[in-house]
Amino acid sequence: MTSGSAPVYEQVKAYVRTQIGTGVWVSGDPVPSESALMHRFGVSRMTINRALRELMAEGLVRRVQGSGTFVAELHQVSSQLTIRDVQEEVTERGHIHATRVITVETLRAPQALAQRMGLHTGQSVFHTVLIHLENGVPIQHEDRYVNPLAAPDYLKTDFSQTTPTRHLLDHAPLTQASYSIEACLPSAQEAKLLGIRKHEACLVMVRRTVSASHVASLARLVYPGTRYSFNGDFQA
Amino acid sequence: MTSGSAPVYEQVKAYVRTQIGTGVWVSGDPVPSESALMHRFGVSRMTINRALRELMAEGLVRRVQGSGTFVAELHQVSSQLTIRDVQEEVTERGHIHATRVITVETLRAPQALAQRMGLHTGQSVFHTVLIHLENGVPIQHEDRYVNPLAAPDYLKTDFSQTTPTRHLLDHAPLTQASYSIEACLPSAQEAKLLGIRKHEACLVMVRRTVSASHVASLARLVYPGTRYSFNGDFQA
DNA sequence: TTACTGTAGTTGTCTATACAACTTCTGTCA
DNA sequence: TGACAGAAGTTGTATAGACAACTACAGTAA
Repeated sequence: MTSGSAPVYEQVKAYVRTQIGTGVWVSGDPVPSESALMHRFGVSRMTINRALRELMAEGLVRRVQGSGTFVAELHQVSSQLTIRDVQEEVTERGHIHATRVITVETLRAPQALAQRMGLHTGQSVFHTVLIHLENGVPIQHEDRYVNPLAAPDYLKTDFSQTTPTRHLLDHAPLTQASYSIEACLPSAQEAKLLGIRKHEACLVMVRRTVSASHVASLARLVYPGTRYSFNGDFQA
Repeated sequence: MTSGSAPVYEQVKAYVRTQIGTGVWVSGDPVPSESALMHRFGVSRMTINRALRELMAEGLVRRVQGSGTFVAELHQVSSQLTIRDVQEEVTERGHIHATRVITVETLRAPQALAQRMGLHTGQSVFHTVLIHLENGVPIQHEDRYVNPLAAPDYLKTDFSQTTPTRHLLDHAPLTQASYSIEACLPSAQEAKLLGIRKHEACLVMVRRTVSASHVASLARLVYPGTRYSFNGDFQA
C-alpha cells in the first residue's frame, strides 16, 4: 500500500485532501468512518485516527464524537500571518539592515498611555524611537513603550546592534500578543524621519505584547506604503 | 495522575507550556526525552509522543529525530490571519450589510491581466466592481476578475444578495490562495465610490485564489483606513 | 402521540510493543 | 592523528486491542 516511502497516515491525508480538493466530497459531506478507511487502506485505526485528527487541526474536516467526520465548511480561510524581527527579515533578503536611534528615554506615563498598558498614571515607562533601514532606505518607524517590570535592562541595550523586538523576545518570555493593522497618513515627524511626503499612505501596525499577565510592550510600527507590504499564503 | 478530567496528553502539554512560559526552560534548551516524560507522568510513550508532536505543530518545540526535543526559538511569532466574507463579518457584528453593484461585465483580458491570471491575452474574463456597506457606510471597494473556467455561473449571481466571495467558495473548491496587504491612496473612482477624500489612506488587500491548478479569481479590496483595520491575536 | 430505553455505530483516549531511521559519542584500529 | 565501526539514546511510524464518551436511531411503554 506504500507508494514510494510516504508514511501511511500521510497517504490517508492526501487521499482525503484530494477528494475534497477535486470536489468529490463537498462541504458537509460525511467522510468515511475510521473503521471504513481502516479497511480501505488495510491499516490500523490509530493510523487513520492520526490522519483525520491532523486534518481537523488543519481545518479541513470537522469531527463530532459519536456522530462522524464531515468535510468542513470553508467560509473562512485563514493563513499564518508571521510577525518577525525586521532585522532578520531584511538580512534574510540578503540586504543590509541598519538602525538610527532617535530617542531613548524614561518617562512618567501620562494617563492615556498608562491606561493602555495597564499601569498607574505617572509610573516609569521606557520609550524608544528608532528608524530601521534596508540598504540605507528607511522602511520602518518604530515607536515603542516598554514596561520596566517586564524588561528592566531594556535601556541598556545597544539598539544599533540589537533590535527592541530581539531584546524583548530574549528577556521577556512572551505569552500573548495582539495586533492591529491600519492604513493612515504619517505624522509630520514620521514623514520626515522616513523620508516620505506627507501624503504618502503608510501601513501602521500596533502591537501589544503580554508577558506573564502584565503588558510588556506597546509598539507602533509605521511602514511607508510604497516600500512595504505584508504577504502570505493560504492553505485550506 | 489525572487532575480532574483533562486528557493526559493535555496535561503533558500544559506542563511543557508552563515550563517554557515561566522561563524555566528557555529557547534552545532540551526538553526531557519521551522516555523521561514517560516515567515522570507514568504513562505510555505514545501519549507523550502525541503531546510533543502537537506542541511541535504549534511551534513551541522543535524535534530532531535521533537527537531530541528542544524549546523552539521564538524569533518569529505568528498568528492566524483569518480572511472572511465581508457580509458575514458585518452581520456578525450585528450590523446591516448591503451591496452597491457598480459594474458587471465580461471582457477580453488585456495582456497585463492575462499574465497575472495565467490566461492568454484576449481570453474572456468576468469583471465585477462592488461597494460593500456597513450600516449604509461604504467600507470596501471590491474590484474582482474571475476566470470563467473556474466559475462559469459567476455572472448569474445576484450580487445584491450573494457576495462574490460566497459564490466562489461555494462553486469553486479553493485549493490555494495568496494575499498581499499594502497601504496606498485611493484612485479617483475609488475615493468617489467610498465617499472619502483623495488624501485618505486606504488598506489594500490583493488576493489571488487558485482552484484546481488555474487562477480562479484576482481581487483588489480597498478599505478606507479610517473605517477598517485587521486585528488578531498571537499565541506562542 | 410522547417519553423513555437500549443498541449500534462513531470518535476520544490510552496502552504495550515493535521496528525503522537518525544522531551522537565512544572506542578501536590502522 | 585520522578514519571507521559500533553502541546507546532519541524520535518516527505502525499495530492490535481496550474502554470511555457520545450520537442517532429504532423500538417499547405509558
